Amino acid sequence: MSENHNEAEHVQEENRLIAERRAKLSAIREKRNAFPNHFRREDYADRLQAELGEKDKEELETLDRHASIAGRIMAKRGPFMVLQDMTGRIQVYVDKKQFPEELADEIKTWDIGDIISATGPVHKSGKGDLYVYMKETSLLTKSLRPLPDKFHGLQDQEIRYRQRYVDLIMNESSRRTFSIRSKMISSIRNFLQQRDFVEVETPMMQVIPGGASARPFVTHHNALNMDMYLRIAPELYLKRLVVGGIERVFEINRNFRNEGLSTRHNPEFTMIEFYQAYADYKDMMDLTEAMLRNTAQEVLGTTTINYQGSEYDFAKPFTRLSVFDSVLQYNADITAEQLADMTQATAIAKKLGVDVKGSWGLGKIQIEIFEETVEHKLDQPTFITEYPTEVSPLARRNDDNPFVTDRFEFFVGGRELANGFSELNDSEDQAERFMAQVAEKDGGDDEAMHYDADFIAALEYGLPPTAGEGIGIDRLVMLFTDAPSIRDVLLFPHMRPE
RNA sequence: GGGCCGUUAGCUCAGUGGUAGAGCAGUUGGCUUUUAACCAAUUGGUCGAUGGUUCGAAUCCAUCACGGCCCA
Repeated sequence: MSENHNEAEHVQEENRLIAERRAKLSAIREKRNAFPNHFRREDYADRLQAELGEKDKEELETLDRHASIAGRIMAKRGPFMVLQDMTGRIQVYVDKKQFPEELADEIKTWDIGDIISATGPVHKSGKGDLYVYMKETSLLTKSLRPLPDKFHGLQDQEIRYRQRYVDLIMNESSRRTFSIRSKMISSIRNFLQQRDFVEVETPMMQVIPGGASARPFVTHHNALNMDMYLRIAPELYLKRLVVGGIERVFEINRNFRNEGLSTRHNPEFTMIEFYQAYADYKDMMDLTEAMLRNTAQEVLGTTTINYQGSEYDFAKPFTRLSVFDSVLQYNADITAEQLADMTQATAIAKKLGVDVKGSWGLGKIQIEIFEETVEHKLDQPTFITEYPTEVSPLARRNDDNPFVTDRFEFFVGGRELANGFSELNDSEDQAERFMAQVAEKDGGDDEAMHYDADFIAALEYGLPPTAGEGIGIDRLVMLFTDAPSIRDVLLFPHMRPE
């Protein structure tokens, strides 16, 4: 009994700061519409700074430039309030004596976090900061919850992810990250559109999840009474579109993979995939270099990327190295003969701690050795080429060496950012590769691919010689914004329920 | 899945076994061209949860939850 009483009391205590603001809101409700939507702003903080920031005090007073702004109160300093809008911050000067008594009294109740309008001439303070000398003002939205510490901002990582809106209000660096993300996607989109690529949207819900090796999320369609899968990649649909004659095509959208979470993995993540007919994987590498260089220059104004203390030069041509050669280069104790021999390569993999399965061929074992000993060391931008056919079920075999495919992956800072290849457009070869994947699946590999008969049918109509590529947008944004975790570049990263 | 670290007021953080603290925010008053505004007073806490050790636990131990970093 007394416990319940204490708990109720506590809930009330917890909401004390909110209750005070709620009372202020009630008082306003009694006088007028507390949530007016009549005000139309004409100016933004940063544009006023750009337009007027260089002018001196006297010039501004002569100019008598009137501005009308709106934003959230972020600080109160004597007769000044700092307003923040989507572009930045600017001060307003409040001389309560010039307002009617009722308004002056109300202004006293305005809190940090409230959203107000302000109109008046732009002046400059003794220390050289612009401010709007408030002639008219109105509370537009009362904020009921107190904001975090105005100086330290919001530090708690968990709250920054769970309540991103508070993070965005408080932390300029967070706003910057998502602004860069938006600009990067625009830049990439423009880059491709200028080269005649057509943007499309293909199914997120698929009956056969294809285009990658990963476990899918399963959902259920009630009316059709059938399971469906959230897509793990758009690849097979985009290639169908190339068959259909959209010879340059791309999609920027979400993929879903039912895997663990880490600083580099979120269950849903954004990929761009693009396909170009009458091109091969070397053209894709060239295109990637040009695109990344262009994006860096457009978005960051430089082709030198600083990431977690390392510097990456996107201006010079990226290193190109085969899987096989890279393993030799990064492992002085492994010889070409050993790596090319099934028995010896298996022994090397086992020594590295790889759980070698009986069904694996030499190609899979070489890739395991590559991933164990090379991948994380590929610091400067590097294309790794000639991936074994065994691990590349959708890529075209190399004309001279059918053991490998005309494929590459792209690495920066030890992380895979992109994967591209000349597409397998031989429908009979593709059908055989699907069969091999199905055998893997039956053998217990739940990441192996399904047989997609309609995709084979599409290839039988004829896919022109084509190359395609996927780039992980989130990881690219991490690189460009110096973010250590994928959660920092996702507005609403996946979190366990509290 | 494993290891390490964290969780104390709305926020940022102190507090290593003996009456739970500071700054900011809030409240009241003062000041009113400030720059983390200032001055004075003041409110505010199931110390993540549960169990244990102890005369006594925010503090020591165990388990769990959530998060961070590293590894797989």
